[in-house]
Amino acid sequence: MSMISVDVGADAAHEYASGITAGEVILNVHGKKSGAVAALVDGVERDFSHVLDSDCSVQPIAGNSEEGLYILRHSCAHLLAQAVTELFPNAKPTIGPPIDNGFYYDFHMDPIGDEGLKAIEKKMNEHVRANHAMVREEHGNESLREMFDSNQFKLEIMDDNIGHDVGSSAYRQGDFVDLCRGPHVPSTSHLRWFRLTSTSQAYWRADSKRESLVRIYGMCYASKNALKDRMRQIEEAGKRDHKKIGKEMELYMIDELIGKGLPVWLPNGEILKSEIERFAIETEEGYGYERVTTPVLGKEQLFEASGHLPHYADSMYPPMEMDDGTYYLKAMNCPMHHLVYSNKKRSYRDLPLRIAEYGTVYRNELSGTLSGLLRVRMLSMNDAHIYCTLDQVAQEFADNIRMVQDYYSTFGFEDYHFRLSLWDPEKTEKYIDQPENWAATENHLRQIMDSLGVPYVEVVDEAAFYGPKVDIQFTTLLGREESMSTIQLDFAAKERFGLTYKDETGAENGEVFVIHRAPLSTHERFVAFLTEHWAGNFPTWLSPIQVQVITISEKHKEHAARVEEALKLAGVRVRVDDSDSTIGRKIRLHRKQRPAYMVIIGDDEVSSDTVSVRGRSGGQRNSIPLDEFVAEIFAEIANRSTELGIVPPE
RNA sequence: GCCACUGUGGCUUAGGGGUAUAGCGUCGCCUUGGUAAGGCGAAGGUCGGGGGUUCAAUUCCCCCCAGUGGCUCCA
Repeated sequence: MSMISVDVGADAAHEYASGITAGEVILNVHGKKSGAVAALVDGVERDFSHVLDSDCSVQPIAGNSEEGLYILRHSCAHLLAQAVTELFPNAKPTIGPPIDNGFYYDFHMDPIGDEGLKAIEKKMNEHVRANHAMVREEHGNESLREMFDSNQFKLEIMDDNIGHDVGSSAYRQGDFVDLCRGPHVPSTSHLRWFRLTSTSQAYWRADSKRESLVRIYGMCYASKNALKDRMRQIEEAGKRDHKKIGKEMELYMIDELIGKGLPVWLPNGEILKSEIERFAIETEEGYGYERVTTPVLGKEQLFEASGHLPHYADSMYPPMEMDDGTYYLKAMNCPMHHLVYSNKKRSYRDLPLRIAEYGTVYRNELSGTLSGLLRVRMLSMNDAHIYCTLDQVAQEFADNIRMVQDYYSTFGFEDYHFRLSLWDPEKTEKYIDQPENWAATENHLRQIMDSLGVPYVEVVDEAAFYGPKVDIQFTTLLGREESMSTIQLDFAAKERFGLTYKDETGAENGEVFVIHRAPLSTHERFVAFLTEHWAGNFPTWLSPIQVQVITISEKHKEHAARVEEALKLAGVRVRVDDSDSTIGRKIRLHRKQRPAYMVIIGDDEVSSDTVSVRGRSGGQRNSIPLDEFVAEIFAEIANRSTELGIVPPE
C-alpha cells in the first residue's frame, strides 16, 4: 500500500496509507472533540468521507465557524426535506440553501400551517436520533435524471447546470436522497440544535409567473448554547420592537380608517420627530442649505420629464384625473426642486446650490410589506438636492459623509457601514440606459470614497434609476441589513430638465450634476431604528418626557409645582404626578413612558429645597439643590448628550 | 399583491355552540404614603366587519378588513 504525506497545519506533515478519509485524518490529529463538521482539503470543502489518495493538506472546518455553520445549515435543510417528503409524499423539494442565521427549503406542495410545522420538526428530531449517515454518491447525468425524474424542479436545475459539477452528486440519508454538491456533515446527529421558525410563500426562481412554493425557514447552530443565544437575541429584539414600545410610549398610531402605512404621529412621537428635524435644520444651515416647500402633488408631465413615470410608476400612487389634467402624488421631491433651480438663470457663482425640504412624499408600497413605522406609504424626511459641477461633487460628498457620521454619533449609532450601490447593466429597463454615464459616475464615486479613506462595499443592482449612490447600511438587532441614509449622484436630471448655468467664460454650461441626499433616512424609519436602538430609553434631549415629577403625598404638591415651573423655564419637558397614589405605584406606572429622569418630592426635599432624582435603571441621587439639577439637565439637553449623566448608573 | 398565522373592554389576556374571564389602567372611597403591585368598590365588551349553518354563533363554514411573519420590493 502506498503512503501519502498530509499537511495538517501545525507541525510536520503526517504520513498515512493512501485511501484514508479526510475525517479519519482529522480524528487522528484533532481528536473527537474538535467540533469539526467537514474538512478543507487543499483549500476545497469536503466531506469527512472524502478519500485521500495523494499528498494534500487537510484542515478541520469547525461547526461554529462561518463555513461550518453554512454546512450545518445546508445539511439541516436536507434533514427538513427528508421529514417533509416523508410526511407529505406529494411534496417536491426544489432548493434549500443556508442563509445568515439559518436556512430555508422551498417545496412544491399544499400550504401547511403551524401544526404541520410542528409535525415536521418532530419528524426531523426522529431522524436526528436515528443518526443517518449523510452519504455522498457520485452519479452520471443520466443516472441522476432517472433518480429525480418525478421532480421537474430538480430536472430544471440539472438542465441549467450542464457542464457544472453541481449535477454530478447526490446525498443520501436513510430513504431520502437529494441532488447536491455538498459537502455535508457526516451524519444527522450533528443537526440537533435546530428550530423551524416560519413558513412563507415563495415563487420558483423568484418569478411570480412561475409555480408558487411553500418556503420553510429554520435556524441551526453547532451547540445548544448558540441556539439559545440566538433565541434570546430574538426575544430581546421582540422586547425592543418599535411597534411594541411605540404603543407603550404613545409615539404613533395607525388607524384603519385612515389607511395602512399611514401612521399618525402622536404627541410623544411628534416630539421625537421635531427634535430630529430641529437638529437637522441647525446642522444643515451650517452647511449652506436653503429650505423650500413644494406641493405634495404635481402634473403627469412633470413626472414624465423626471423619469419617474417611465422608471418608477409602480411605486407611485395611481393618477388623479382633474379638470385640467392628470396629477400624481409625489414619490420624490427632486422634480420640483429641479424647477426651483431653473426658476431663474443660474451662474457658476450660485453653485453649489443646496435646496432642502422637510416634508412628505408618498409611495405606493405593496400592502403586504407595510409594517409599523418601518415600511410606510407616507414618508417624512429632511430631503435635499445639491446642484453643482462635476468638480464640486467630491467636496459635497465628503461634506455629506461627514454630516452622516456626525449625525450618527450624536444619535449613538455605531454599527453601520458604507455601500457603493451600482447599476446592473443587464437590467436596462430599471435604469436610465446610458452605460458611459454609469461607468463615469460610478468611477467618480469610487475615487471619492477611496480618497476619503472610508471603507465601503460595492453592490450591483442597488443604484437609483438615475445614478449610482452611496448608502449607509445598518444592521438591526436581528442581524438584518437595512439602508438608512443615502447620498445619490444624478447624471440624468440636467438633460431631462435642461439644467444649466453661466460659467466663468460666460458660456451656457449644461454640466449640472445633482446630488440627492437624505442623511437621516425618513423620520418614520429613523424613529423606528432609534426606538429599537435605545429600547425606548432615549437620550435626554430626545426623550418625549424628560422629567417625571412624583410626589410622595399631597402635602408635597406645592413644592412639585415649583420644581415643574423651574424646569419649564429652562425648556425641559416635565410632567407632574401629584395624584393620591403610592410612590411605588407611580414609579411603576411612569416607567412605561420611559422619562429620562424621575424626580421624587417628599418631606426631605421640601424642607431643603432640593430634588431626589431617580435614573432609569433605578440608581438615585438624593437631595440635589433644585438650581443645580436644572442647570445640569439643561446642559445635558443642550449638548445633545447620549449619556444620562445626572444619576450614576446602577 | 401573494402565502401562513392571528384578531375577545384603553392595554395584556382566559375561555369556547347556550351573548364571556382575570390582571393592569380609568373613576370613586379608605389609606397621607419614601422607590417595580396598600385595601375596598364601580364603570367599561353587539368577542374585527358582513353573510351562512343551527332552536341558538363570540365559538363551526364562506367572504371581506386589519395586524404579525415571510415572498417580492424598499427609505
